[in-house]
Amino acid sequence: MVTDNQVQEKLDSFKSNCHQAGLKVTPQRVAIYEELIRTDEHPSAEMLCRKVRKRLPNISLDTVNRTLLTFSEVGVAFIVPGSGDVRRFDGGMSDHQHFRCIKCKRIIDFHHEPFDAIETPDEIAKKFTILRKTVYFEGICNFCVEKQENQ
Amino acid sequence: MVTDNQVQEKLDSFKSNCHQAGLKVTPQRVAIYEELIRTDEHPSAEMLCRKVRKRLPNISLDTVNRTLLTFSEVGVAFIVPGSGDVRRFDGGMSDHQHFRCIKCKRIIDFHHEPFDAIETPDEIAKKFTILRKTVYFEGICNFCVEKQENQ
DNA sequence: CTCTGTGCAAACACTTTGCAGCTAA
DNA sequence: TTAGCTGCAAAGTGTTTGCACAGAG
Repeated sequence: MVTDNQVQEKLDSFKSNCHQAGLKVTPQRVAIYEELIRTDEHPSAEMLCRKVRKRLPNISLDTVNRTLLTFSEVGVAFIVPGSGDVRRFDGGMSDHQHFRCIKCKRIIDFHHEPFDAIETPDEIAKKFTILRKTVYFEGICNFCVEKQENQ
Repeated sequence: MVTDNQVQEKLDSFKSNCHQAGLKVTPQRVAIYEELIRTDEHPSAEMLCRKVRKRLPNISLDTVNRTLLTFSEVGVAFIVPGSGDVRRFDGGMSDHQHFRCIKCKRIIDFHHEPFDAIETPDEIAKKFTILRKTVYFEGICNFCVEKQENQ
């Protein structure tokens, strides 16, 4: 779970990130960011929009969409590597990895400590500024395996 | 590069995979599969459709789309983990990892041997049948960093 | 012969764009 | 004050669905 302290801390660094990137700190952006880091599902723009509307009832889906895209461009939030469905975002609050079932398409989070600290190969570090490293597994989940066997 | 021998081999196992999964081996499916494993870009359905049409001029984009989705459901092909743009596929011919630039959105392949053999944590192996393991990096590419500095 | 696969066209859903008014700095 | 942001509506784009015919098993 995310504590209020953590949120406050993140929010502060978010604001300075915005300044650095030349982005204005608007109530919408703050609200979107806060909702994003308070949840640990990986919400789509629409899911997040619903949450944010509790605070800012008039915010439009487009704003949420655009804002999230902007966030991901300056490295404030991330797009969850997915498989071409709706885009899902995450605020990078917790290290974890994703498993995707190719049958039911569910994304299941898991956490395997060693994967948190994958080192960046030198050849890569030389060429790119790495902001995020993820491990992504794919396969068939327990539930779908059973379904298969029952056929 | 992929040799004809490799293709032939893959094609054979493809056919038996199809039988196992109860899929018919149609000329379209064979053509789509072959084009998929012969390329090392990660084609979208449309890109692949263009290639396949050189052989089967009347194939429809829908068929390519549906076929690729079917392939990915039986583990014959894979959807490249991406960020919510067009879906891209790959035939799993070569081990490699992806780097995505959050600015220009280019996907850049790289290959770092140790990442090919990431071990599956026990807790995961117990619950899921893993078909594929990928490492995914995100950040800013050399080109975009320069652009930023010039501003 | 049967049942799955294919092609076509229409329906969808999510995204993106353009613009006028608004607001943080 | 003014550059950047927001909200709305319309346009795009890729994806999905339904159906009749064709073809693999």
